[in-house]
Amino acid sequence: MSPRRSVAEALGTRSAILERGVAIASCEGLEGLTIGRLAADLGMSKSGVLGHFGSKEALQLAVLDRAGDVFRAEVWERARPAAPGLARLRAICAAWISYLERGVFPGGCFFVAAAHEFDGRPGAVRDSVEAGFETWRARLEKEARRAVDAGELPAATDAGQLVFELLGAAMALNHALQLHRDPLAVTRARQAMESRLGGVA
Amino acid sequence: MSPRRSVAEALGTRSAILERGVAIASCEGLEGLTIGRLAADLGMSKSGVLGHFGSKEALQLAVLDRAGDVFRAEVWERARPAAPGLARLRAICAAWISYLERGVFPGGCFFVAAAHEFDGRPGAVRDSVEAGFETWRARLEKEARRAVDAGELPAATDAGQLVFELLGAAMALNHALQLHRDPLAVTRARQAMESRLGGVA
DNA sequence: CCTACCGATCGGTAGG
DNA sequence: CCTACCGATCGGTAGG
Repeated sequence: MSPRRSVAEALGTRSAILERGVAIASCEGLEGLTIGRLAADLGMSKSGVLGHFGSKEALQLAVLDRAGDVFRAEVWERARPAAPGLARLRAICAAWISYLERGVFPGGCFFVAAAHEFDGRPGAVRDSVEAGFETWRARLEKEARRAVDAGELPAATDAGQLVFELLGAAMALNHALQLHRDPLAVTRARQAMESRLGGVA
Repeated sequence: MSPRRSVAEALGTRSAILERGVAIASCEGLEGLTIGRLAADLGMSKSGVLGHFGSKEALQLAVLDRAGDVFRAEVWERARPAAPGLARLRAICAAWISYLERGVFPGGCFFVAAAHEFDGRPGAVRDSVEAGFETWRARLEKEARRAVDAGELPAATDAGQLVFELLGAAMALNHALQLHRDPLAVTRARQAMESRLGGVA
């Protein structure tokens, strides 16, 4: 039990901190994620936790990055095997709904929560959340444009409008699941997305 | 400047606390609304503030009630003169978008923020937020059913589904305005709602 | 990675 | 409505 650990051990510890940090922040928010709570949960000292990041803001950014890895793996990577265009857009929507329905993050979508927590507070955390959303939005819009170009969606389709409405359905689903614990919302979200993507009701 | 004030003065003080509390909580969240901050802003002592409510939770509930009064006045009361059914539903949507666009609460929709902050924390605040949303949802659904019954919307319309999609559009608008400061989203939300209400694009 | 601190602030109480 | 407190906890630092 020497106080100095190897590089591999340090990386393992860092990873464990982030995993626990994502779980806590998902429920309590990124500001409610305190260094003391994290240390207590992991059986470490506060300074032992903080030493891996340097400041609370750096910890928040690292936790946000880790949550982004989870979202990408659960939604984007699951849909990537599908053919570009409408098929992939449908696969993304299915994986997105599943990600919310399964409660991958116990407190609901990590990024929607972080967006509401930080949208009024300038700083690096806010910038990171905004950039993450913009990347996601652009990725969806690209698939939508491909679908239009391939004739899979009407030529008059406004890709930006389509993505706005898909985002709205995902947000309404997240809200209904987290606040009202209403599983019927899954069907509503699916129908909202499908009616936008030209599926039959 | 006697320490004991009249009943009218005490009510005025309470009202001033709530007004300031709504402004702070809109940006910092209901948990970030601290008694010390409130006291400093108002030039009062902490115990002077707390005396009006008894506990922080009671303060949060009172602030939530006050915010509900604002929402009702800004959205529901503005739309109430319209005829029941589709006309009123359209008026509600217009007032709802305007409420978000004008930034009636500086931090965006108070209730969406409160929902995300408290959906994972059981208690009276969570219950109040949930009840408020359910009341609003039911009010919208009632107008939607009236519109269907009057033949203003297709007979096959699922009122619950319609309201789900209107809520999604409002949430996507709130998100785009607060996180991305994207005024184009106003047009997107209007179009999403209108296409649901049978308007021409 | 630890112990042992720091000043600031939290919600809340006692007593007037 | 005030002053004067309480114990707990916050983020962070010094030094090893």
